[in-house]
Amino acid sequence: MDRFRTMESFVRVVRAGSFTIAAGQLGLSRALVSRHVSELERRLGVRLLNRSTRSVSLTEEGAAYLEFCEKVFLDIENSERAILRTRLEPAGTLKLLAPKSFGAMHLSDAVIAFAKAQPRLKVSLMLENTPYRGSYDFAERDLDLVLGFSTVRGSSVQEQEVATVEWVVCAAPDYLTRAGRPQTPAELGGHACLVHVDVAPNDSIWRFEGPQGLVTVKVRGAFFSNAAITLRKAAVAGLGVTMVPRYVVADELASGELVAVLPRYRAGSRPLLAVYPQAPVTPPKVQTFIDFLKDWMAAQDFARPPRMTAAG
Amino acid sequence: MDRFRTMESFVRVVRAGSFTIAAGQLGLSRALVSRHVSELERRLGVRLLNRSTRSVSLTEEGAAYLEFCEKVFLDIENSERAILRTRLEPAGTLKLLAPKSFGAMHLSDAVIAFAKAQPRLKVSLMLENTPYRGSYDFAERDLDLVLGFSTVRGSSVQEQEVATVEWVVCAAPDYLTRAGRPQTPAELGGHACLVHVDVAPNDSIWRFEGPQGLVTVKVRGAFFSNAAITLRKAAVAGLGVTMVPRYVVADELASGELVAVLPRYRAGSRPLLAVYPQAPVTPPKVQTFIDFLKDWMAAQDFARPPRMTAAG
DNA sequence: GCGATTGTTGATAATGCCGCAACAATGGTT
DNA sequence: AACCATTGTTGCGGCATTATCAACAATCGC
Repeated sequence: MDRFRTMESFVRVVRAGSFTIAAGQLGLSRALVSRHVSELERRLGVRLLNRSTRSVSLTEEGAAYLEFCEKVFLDIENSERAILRTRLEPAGTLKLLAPKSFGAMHLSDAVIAFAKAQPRLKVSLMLENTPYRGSYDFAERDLDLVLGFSTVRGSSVQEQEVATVEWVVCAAPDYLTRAGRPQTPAELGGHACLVHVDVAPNDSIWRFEGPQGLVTVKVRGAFFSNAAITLRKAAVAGLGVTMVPRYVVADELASGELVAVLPRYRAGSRPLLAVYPQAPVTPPKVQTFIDFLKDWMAAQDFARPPRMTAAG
Repeated sequence: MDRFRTMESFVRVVRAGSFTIAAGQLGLSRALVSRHVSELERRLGVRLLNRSTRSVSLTEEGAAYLEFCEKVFLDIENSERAILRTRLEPAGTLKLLAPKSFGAMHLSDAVIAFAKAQPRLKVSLMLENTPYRGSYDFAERDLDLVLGFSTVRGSSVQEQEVATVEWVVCAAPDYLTRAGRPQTPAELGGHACLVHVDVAPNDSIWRFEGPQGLVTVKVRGAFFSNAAITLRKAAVAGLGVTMVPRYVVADELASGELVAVLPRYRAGSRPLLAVYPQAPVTPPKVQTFIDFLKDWMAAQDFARPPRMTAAG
């Protein structure tokens, strides 16, 4: 028998001073209220109420138990209210995981701004090179949200596109002076290209969206890496033309160490994904951060708003 | 759904780190444990656990709720243990009600001795002339035990005979000198008798247990009262022969103000009753006092052990 | 990759709860 | 003193929720 309900009935009987009135207030039959109190007394092995046909009063043990019941109800009230509040507004700690390079270069600024905007929310930003392995990260590493560019196998997680991160084709002025400045994607075929690959070296297709629509070119790789920073160094050293996320070379483009080419063509882009555990309701701290990050990314020059996503 | 059980399941899952193990420990099916946690999450509107097929971990809200659950369980543990203890040993306050004359004269000594023997038990002894009206006394006046000589109508109370209180026939020496000293009950017919009545004056039958067995005599009342103390005063004043509880005239018999007559006959006696609310188990503080009082009464010269009673 | 294990979800069977109504008790009233 | 109204309790039937089994989706180790 549900002990919370029996306790509720007991408290109500004491307050009302009558089984009948208590039953009316609880919307139950007298019979059930009587059974509830009896059950409680049976469990405790002690008579809680002295009953007569005219009045009901507490025994000494009943008074002690009443106090206990009210304490429990108060605790429940407080605790559940506290938890319910987290359902409506961000609370607690937001634990993030992101790729090291992207996180270090720009995401950290966004996170810091977010932490400033939400002073009551604690934020943890972990940066790793291989941020996301599987959905068990959330359970084992106690994470709320993983940011990254790779989509996931499993489906017990939800993902939202936060922004479309622009890529840019660029090279060192020195190199361009030597090898010439390509004017169309097709001309890249004759250049030394520094290729970003996910896993292993292979020939790569570079995609462009230009005035005449989508253009693809098969580039000849001169240097391969899965680390954009390495490609940047190689480009700065004059090894060739590279296509990397714009955020990776933002500083170099500003300082002139690198120069963007093919400005009329939009280079390939990849969606920045926010991945979080599947749940009936997304915790507000997570959704709030995603919304914040979307806005923040929209203000950056290396990103565009995400394409239409499934999740609103 | 029983919230205690869902909380129990939740706590067990967290401790075990697995639904399967928790279900095994609880003796339930995995399915049910899963439903319990789901129900809890539905009620709170928050995800409490991050689950993957390999591990289960708490969310931030889950950690808070776990703490709450453990607090509640600890409270229950303590509170129920405290109450269970009162089921085994006397505790709290024993609230007594007794007839004024009997209580003032002798019962108070017994109660004081009891309070001394049970230093952890508080005792309240209320003395009234009409001690017991009905079972509702227990509810309305918050009593544990009523002592008295009158049996009760209702049956929602239990009663035990504590002792058989001896009555004694006595008179003032002065009176006996004047009117003669009766040698047999029959001779009382010619005496002025001071008759104890319950309600209204009426002729009275006095019963004796003598060498030849039960003897009854219809006495001629010269003075009636329902208060034994009044009869005592009348007897001391020499108005006649009275039959009252021996405890009422114990001092006068000792001092010689009154003299017992018919010493070879045992005068009528009345059982001293202990009345207390009907309950599956008699509270130990009540039973302990009754037992104590039985022993104490057995040592008094005005009482005999009770006749065999229904209640052991 | 396959396979074993884990958590979740449908459908069925059963336990237990709930309300109605009769009952016992009791206190007020005439 | 006897009736009556009201209260708390209890037996029984209907029914809802619960618990289990089985199948499923998912995921990590080998």
